Amino acid sequence: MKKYSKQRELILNSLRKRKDHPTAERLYLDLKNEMPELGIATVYRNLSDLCEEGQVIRIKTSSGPDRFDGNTMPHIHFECKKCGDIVDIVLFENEVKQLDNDLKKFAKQISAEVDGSDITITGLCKKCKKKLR
Amino acid sequence: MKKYSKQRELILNSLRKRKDHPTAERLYLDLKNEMPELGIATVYRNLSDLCEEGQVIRIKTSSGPDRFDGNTMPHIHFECKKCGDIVDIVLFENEVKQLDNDLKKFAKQISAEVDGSDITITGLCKKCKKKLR
DNA sequence: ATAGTATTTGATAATGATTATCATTATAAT
DNA sequence: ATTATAATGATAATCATTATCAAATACTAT
Repeated sequence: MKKYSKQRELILNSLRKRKDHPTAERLYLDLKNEMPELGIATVYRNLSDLCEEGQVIRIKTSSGPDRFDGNTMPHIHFECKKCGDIVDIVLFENEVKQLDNDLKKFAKQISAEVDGSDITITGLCKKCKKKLR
Repeated sequence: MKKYSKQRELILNSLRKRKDHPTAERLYLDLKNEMPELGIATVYRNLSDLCEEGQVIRIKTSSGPDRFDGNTMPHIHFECKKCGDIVDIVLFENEVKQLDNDLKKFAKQISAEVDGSDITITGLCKKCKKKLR
């Protein structure tokens, strides 16, 4: 049976508040200020659990450790190839619907049952675009 | 200056021929039959190089090591949550175009310059769907 | 072909991220 | 309050990948 823990609550709340996508270690370092007795294993453990429950999203990056996202609204990600930054792109309901429809249609090809998707756009973010000129 | 090596050629050709998406280790073990002197570092090294050149695609999986894909035609992936299998979903030209358009439109929100995308559909594959009943 | 050089290889050590272990502590049920 | 169960934190262990480096190989200019 699942038990409450203030560590898990802290991790989830903090992730919901922030709009970046920290690594487990980044989150650990930041939270250690609020709760000095926090251990890094606890952070990894709870992040994994929260991901399984669907309360947190694990983002695989092209290089470097996983990032975590407390935003569970339907959205997609942009990853900058230059600076590695990951940004949310929020979709309108009709966009989500259209995208879901398309993906389901594609999945018919292989007779699979779709239950989710993971879309990442790559390129240059606003900042890095400017720096290049 | 880039030099030819029979190891790299073997790796690339083998990846082009197979339609699965092997891990570096799987590929290494398989190729070791054809070329017993092959070293695993050579496989990792060449796979990374080929990915940078755009001749091979690195697929991040939700758990487990990276998979590699020699198919550079525009396509998306399906990952089965049950068995972990990854399958290609090939798109028609018009589907690719529509998808690209949509993604570019989304990216405008954050003023980013798009140069690629990575789409994975998750769910149950044909086989696992059957097993469940 | 030959010598010279630059790159690649294979073996293995090192690293980085994540998970496993386990004694202690906190939460929940009786 | 007692007991049972799950979570924690410290740290060891694991897994995938990258770095190192001497030896082998590919290319270039003679």
